[in-house]
Amino acid sequence: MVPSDQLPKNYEFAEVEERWRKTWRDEDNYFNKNSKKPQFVIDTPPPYPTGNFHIGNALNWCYIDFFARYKRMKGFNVMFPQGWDCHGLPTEVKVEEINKITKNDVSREKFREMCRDLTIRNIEAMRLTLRRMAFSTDWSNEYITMMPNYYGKTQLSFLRMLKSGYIYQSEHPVNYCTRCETAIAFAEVSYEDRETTLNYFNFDGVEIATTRPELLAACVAVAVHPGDERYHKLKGRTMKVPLFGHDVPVVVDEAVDPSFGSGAVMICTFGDKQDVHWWKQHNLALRKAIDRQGKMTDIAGKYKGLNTTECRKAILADMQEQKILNRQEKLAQRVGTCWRCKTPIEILSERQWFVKIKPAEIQKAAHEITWFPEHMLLRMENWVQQMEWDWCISRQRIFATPIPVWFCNKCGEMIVPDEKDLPVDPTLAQPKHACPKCGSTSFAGEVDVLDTWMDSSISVLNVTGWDGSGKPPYFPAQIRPQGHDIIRTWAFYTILRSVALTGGKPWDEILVNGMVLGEDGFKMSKSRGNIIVPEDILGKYGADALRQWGAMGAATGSDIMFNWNDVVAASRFQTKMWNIAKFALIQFGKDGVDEKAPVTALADRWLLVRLSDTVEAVSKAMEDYQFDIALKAIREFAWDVLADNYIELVKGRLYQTGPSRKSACLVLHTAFDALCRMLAPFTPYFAEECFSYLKPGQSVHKQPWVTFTYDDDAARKEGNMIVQVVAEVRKYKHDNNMALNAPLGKVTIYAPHTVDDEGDTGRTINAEVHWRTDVAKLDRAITDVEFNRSIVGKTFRKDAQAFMDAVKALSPAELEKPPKTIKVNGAEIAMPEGVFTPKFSYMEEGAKVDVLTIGDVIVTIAKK
RNA sequence: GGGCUCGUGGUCUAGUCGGUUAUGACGUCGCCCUUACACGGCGGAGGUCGCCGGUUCGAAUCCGGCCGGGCCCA
Repeated sequence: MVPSDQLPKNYEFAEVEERWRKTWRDEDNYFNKNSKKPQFVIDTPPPYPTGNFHIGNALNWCYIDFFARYKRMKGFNVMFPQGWDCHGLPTEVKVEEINKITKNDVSREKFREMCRDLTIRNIEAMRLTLRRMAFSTDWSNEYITMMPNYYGKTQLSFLRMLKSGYIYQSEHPVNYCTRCETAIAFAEVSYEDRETTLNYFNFDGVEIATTRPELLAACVAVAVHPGDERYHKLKGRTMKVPLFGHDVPVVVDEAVDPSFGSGAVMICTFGDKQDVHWWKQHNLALRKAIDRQGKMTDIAGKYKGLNTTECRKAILADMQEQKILNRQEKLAQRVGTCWRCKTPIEILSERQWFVKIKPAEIQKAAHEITWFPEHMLLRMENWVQQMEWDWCISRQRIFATPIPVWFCNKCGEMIVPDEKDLPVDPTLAQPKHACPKCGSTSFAGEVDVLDTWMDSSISVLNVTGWDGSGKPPYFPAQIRPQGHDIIRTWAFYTILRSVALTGGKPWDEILVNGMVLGEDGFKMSKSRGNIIVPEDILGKYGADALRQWGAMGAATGSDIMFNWNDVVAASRFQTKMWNIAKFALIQFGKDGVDEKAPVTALADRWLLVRLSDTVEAVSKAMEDYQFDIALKAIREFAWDVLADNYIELVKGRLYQTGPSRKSACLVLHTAFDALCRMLAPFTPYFAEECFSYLKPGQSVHKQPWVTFTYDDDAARKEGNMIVQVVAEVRKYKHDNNMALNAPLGKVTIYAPHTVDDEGDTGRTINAEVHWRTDVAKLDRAITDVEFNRSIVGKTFRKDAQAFMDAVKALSPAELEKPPKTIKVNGAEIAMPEGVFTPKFSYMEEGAKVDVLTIGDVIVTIAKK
């Protein structure tokens, strides 16, 4: 115990947080590989190292740290690793920007080095924020996906899946960004509303409407709806493509919308995803009119070399000239664009690498995982059900994990490296053996690299110790925390890869957090100017306040609007708690705490009951990841129950001496200790600071979670009663324009049975209080009846109203002593216990007394 | 266009497998500087729980429709 005069008057978060940050040691958070405790391994999201740890990340990490700290206190061997998902286009773009180069100006290796340097600098900046936020990261299990020991595992996983047939290469339509010159996955396509022109033109005698005339050279069929009378005569015919002159078949398909345009559609390879469907379904020819740079190819004839926009203009002009362009109308459409550079994507047929998607096994694993909140599983189910294409994993970029294969220059055979030689960059290294098929020693390394999701989708395998041999030692992880925006990407790919590589689900549980919206309710974005950065909040109110906002801002899983008010309220709660701490420590400082003191006073037993309830509620909420409910229960107990009710009740007793003072001190001590522990996961700095005064030299973060239980129904009931009596008397004083501490004279409390409050009530309301169990000698009249509607409804159902009317019709004597039965709608029905309480009003007689009624308790006040 | 989700006093929010007077915070109004705290205490005002219909003795809660916001996707 620390003398109370050493406690600063105010809680200075900045000083306290910095001091503890410097005191705490990383080793305390390390996962212990030799521990006998049950493991709790967290598959932490590896953020993209932009250099800024944003507030959405902060929310996600708050949740992680809440349960990581809680689980440690509950006796788990916790691994809270930190990863960094480095590869990707944004860094390539940034490096080009910073150095004013394009990636083709330097060698691939030099460019990668520049990307790595930038990434390392960004990671260092983000680590600082993580530390300020007091996240209990296990830095011994940090991983960086661009480092050889990690991307070697990515390559190993590639080879394993290649061997087991999950990975194949094939010519296939893929989404392609002609600016970035790379294939991209569906998850990387964003959509924008644009206005385009719908062009009606004469196609060999039939009017066709198209938004993409530049694809005319790639036209491979004309499609009509089977039920469309207008085009019956076309069935089985071939038609001549205008301007280009090649013949294409007419196909009939239900998917054609007869009401759109002219009802006849030209199918091109490929204008959109629907074209791909039709192309597959009707076994159509492939005509590539656009190349990887977005330029027209040979088959475009005189339009060769133009880009798509130029080509469109030229073709429309030629149509005009040949008088086959009938008319044009404006059309609003949503166009798929590259999520990074916003260039409209093309669907090109290219040789690419694919991962096979097996919906059934993914569904099965997804269902073996417990989802918080439950409904997030639906998003995964819907996504898996509608998967149509396999996952294209090859990218034509530089800063990424190389695809570890070569091709024999002589016979084309694919050569893979030995697993022990990983990692490898096939553009720099050569195979160690000659071609097994033709004996050649001349090879070409694959220049395509892997989709970044190939790195991050093995984060769980990495942290659970996967080395390619069987099931990893700590697999599956216990939990995956992540946002709902990446259920269809990161969660999906991780499940897929875990099943493919280990046969099992990656995690026992997944906890999905919502998005953080700006104060205006919209997603934070630069253009809206509603971005709040964590550093702002840390500087103004500190990490603990920000963490409380994360817990209380919204129910787990819901989107959460950032709100300065909540941060301010959090910081005020700390101030209040600090004052509670000061008060408690002053009391303990007077003559210590006797841990063996008997706890007998009513208020003391009442507080222990309320504490027990709180511990139970908070523990339950923590188990269910309901942080808002947990922290709310803690705040309510500390502020409302402990400070405003309990301390007010026992203050007078604490200022005296004697055994009942010891009892109050012990109870205060028990409550304060429990509060420190329950707050530890939420406000680690604050809880540590308080606990350091309570138990110098000990860390709250090494204490076990609170298990305190206390059962005393009488104390709960009677304690609630005296709290209510005090509240009613305060209201009475207020209504009579008296100060709350003004002396009140003689107060008599008529209770149904004896209550011994050891004088707490009298000292609290500053009155001479007499407890009595006899009936108050007052004239009284029943003026109203109060029903317990949950009993009325359940018992009488349809007859509820009739019953209540019948009761109201009873005589005053009957209301006071209810009859055993009552006639409702002609039937005699037993009167349920406690179904109503009469409301009395009192007449004064002789002595001047005011009367308060609180349930079955009557309080009379004789003012001085 | 589809899936999911949300709509509760001025603002944000709890409650949503039906049940007494709808939770809390901020703001607002009144009183009180009572030896932990005025970043406090006590009390008050303020809500047709998005709209319409249905089920029920009883609906913020269940069902249907509509309107509006958000996220993800086509």
